[in-house]
Amino acid sequence: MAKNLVIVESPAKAKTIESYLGKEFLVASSYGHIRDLEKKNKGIDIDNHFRPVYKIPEDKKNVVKELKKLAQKAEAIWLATDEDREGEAISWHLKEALELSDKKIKRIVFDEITKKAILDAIENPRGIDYNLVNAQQARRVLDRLVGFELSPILWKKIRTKLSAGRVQSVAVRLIVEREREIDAFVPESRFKVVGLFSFVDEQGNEQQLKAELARFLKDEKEVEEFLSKCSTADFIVEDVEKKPFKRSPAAPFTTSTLQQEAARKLRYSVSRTMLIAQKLYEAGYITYMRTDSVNLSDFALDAAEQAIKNDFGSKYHHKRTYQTKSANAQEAHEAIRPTDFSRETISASKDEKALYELIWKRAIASQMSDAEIERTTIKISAKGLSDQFTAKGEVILFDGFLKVYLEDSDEENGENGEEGILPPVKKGLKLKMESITATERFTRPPARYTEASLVKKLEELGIGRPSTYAPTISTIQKRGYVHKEERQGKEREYKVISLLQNGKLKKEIKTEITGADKGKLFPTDIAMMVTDFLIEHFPEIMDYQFTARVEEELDEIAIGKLEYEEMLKEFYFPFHEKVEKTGEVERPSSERILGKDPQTGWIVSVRLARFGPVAQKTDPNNPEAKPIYAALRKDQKLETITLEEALDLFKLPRVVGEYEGKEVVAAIGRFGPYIRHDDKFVSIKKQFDPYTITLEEAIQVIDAKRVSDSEKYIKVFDEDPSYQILNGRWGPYLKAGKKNVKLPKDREPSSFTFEECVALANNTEETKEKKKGRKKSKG
DNA sequence: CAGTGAGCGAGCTTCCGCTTGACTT
Repeated sequence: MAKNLVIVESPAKAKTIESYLGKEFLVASSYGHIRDLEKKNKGIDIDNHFRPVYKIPEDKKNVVKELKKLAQKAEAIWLATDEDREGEAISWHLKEALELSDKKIKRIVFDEITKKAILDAIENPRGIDYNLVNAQQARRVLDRLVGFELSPILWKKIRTKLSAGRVQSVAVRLIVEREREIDAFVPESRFKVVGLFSFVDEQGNEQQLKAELARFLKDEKEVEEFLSKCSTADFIVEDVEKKPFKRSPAAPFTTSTLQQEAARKLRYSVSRTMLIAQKLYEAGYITYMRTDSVNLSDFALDAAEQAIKNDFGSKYHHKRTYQTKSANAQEAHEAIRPTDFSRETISASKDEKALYELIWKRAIASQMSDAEIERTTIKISAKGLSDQFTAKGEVILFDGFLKVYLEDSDEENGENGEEGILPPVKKGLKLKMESITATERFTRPPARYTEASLVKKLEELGIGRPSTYAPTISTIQKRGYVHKEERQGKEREYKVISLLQNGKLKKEIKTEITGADKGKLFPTDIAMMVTDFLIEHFPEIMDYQFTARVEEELDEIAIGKLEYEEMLKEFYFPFHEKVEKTGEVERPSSERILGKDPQTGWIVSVRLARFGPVAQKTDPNNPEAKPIYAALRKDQKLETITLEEALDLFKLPRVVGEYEGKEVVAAIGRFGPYIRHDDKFVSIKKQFDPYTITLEEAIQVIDAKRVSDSEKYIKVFDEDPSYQILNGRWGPYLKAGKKNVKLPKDREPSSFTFEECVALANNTEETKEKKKGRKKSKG
């Protein structure tokens, strides 16, 4: 039995470290925290100096049991958890839960997993830093107090099962406020002017030059005046300016930047990125993926240098160290990087390979030379014109890091751009005007958050940690505060006015799609209500700076300048008083009266009902009468819906006519617009509008559905009618009870016998859906 | 899967941050 037991947080790390240490050392893992506050009484004895009451969670009992067994046999226990607040606390919890004596434990830390770093750490053990542990406990207790006192108020005042917390409530607030900015945004139109010029170069070839007017023109009148001046103007090249500049690579990945780039370049959700990164980490391809540090170890710097010199030559190498920008970074790990820089790619699943290559490129590029670029600016003017046209071009003189990697940006760049190579021109060159086009452009509202841009924002504000970004995003969706959605845009007209070579003006009206959005985070009505409610009663907790202020105090606890109890007392008692007071206020009402139905005089209002947002019509002269209800559509909000839009909702369900003696009804359901006839439903998602669909169209749709239904059944077995061969969206398949089974492709689907189908069904695993359901019902 | 919308008011829900797993019949 080994004399020494080393305990780290992650099992993958344990494996690596064990290979560096001799036979005298056994390395085990705690799998993160091993104790947590108990649930009852908030897990805090408030009257007794805010003493935390800890408990070993059910799923950690085995881990603790095993560690205890190992610890009893070892002479020394090396607590090698991460070098940050949480890591220090885990060490302390281990000491407590495993009942280790001070004599037996040695606390060690290392911020990179190399043999040298670990042997150095073993040489320099220390004791547990209790100030740091207290800072962690204060953090934990404060979060529990906020979460477990605020959430019940929401259950009481708004809706059961809601939640509030230091991190999630601010995340929701960001999304709510952004949505309101978008609602309040009034687009302004102005005209962007682009001129197309031509000239004959020294070789006698005709060349073209596109240039943009330096400013926007404000309206049609100004455009016409400007273009009429242009029609008689002589354009010349006023100036040619060449300016070299350098571009530097981005720092290697942290959790947050990895999530952003994987979303932009690979379209991964934040949780998918983390799942794949976890696999890469466990396979030993990359360093730890939950980190806020941009730092690379000396080992990594050397390895990157080697790889760059081998692959690209030494002029592509430039050693760089990066400084973290986020104020409360704990930097317990390195940046995310490949463990072996000479491994450019890996053979693994498509997803893992793509993410690995992204990490490799980013880390390699971070140690490469600047790119050298020359920017050319050509200014074009004419006598009598006060404005100039400008053409911009870029030429890469030395690619440097651009050879492997360029960071994407979040900007939704529509029309700016095309900065390519410009034709060779000299100052004073006369240009022929081919056309000048003024296109109406509208200012755009701020962009909705994506998962990744929300993570970026949270990180900037210092809210949340690398290990919680992905879970926070899924929590606010699970609670029904936020939806990831795709929105169809609306058509909008815009004007294009062109001056042609012959001096004539051409006016056109074109249409574009505006407001379409994909994969963005939309707040729900309940999110808006909850956010308003919390801001009204708990402004300090909803403040974007709240976490930053808490962090300052935690830092003071960590250096022994502030007492744990002192900090919690100062926070808790005023907070709790507000909680009590808020318990007495009236439930906030979500009702908005929109006006009167002009036909009946009934009052039209909207509110949040049990099953979601609803519009209702009530008879003011007969308050006893049952109101008429209509659910709001997904793209409508309580706070922005108009009377007209609400009145439209009552037009559905709409009787379109009669077919085969039965009513044909059009409506919008959970899965979009549909037609109902003879108790059968047909989706009319994209082709038709339920408000306008005619009886003829509806009959067409119904008949088409009948044809496809009749083709749906290839074979139903008499032996057991729950066994069916069906024609599905992806071709023929076997339906055996609730189980769907793929059929071998090499045979005619109708040729399968009942016995063959039973065998196929029994050989196939349950579908994911069912597994999930079983798990759920168990818990 | 195409609906509902109130009321008895049991007993439950909820936080953040650290880490991966997944019994057997």
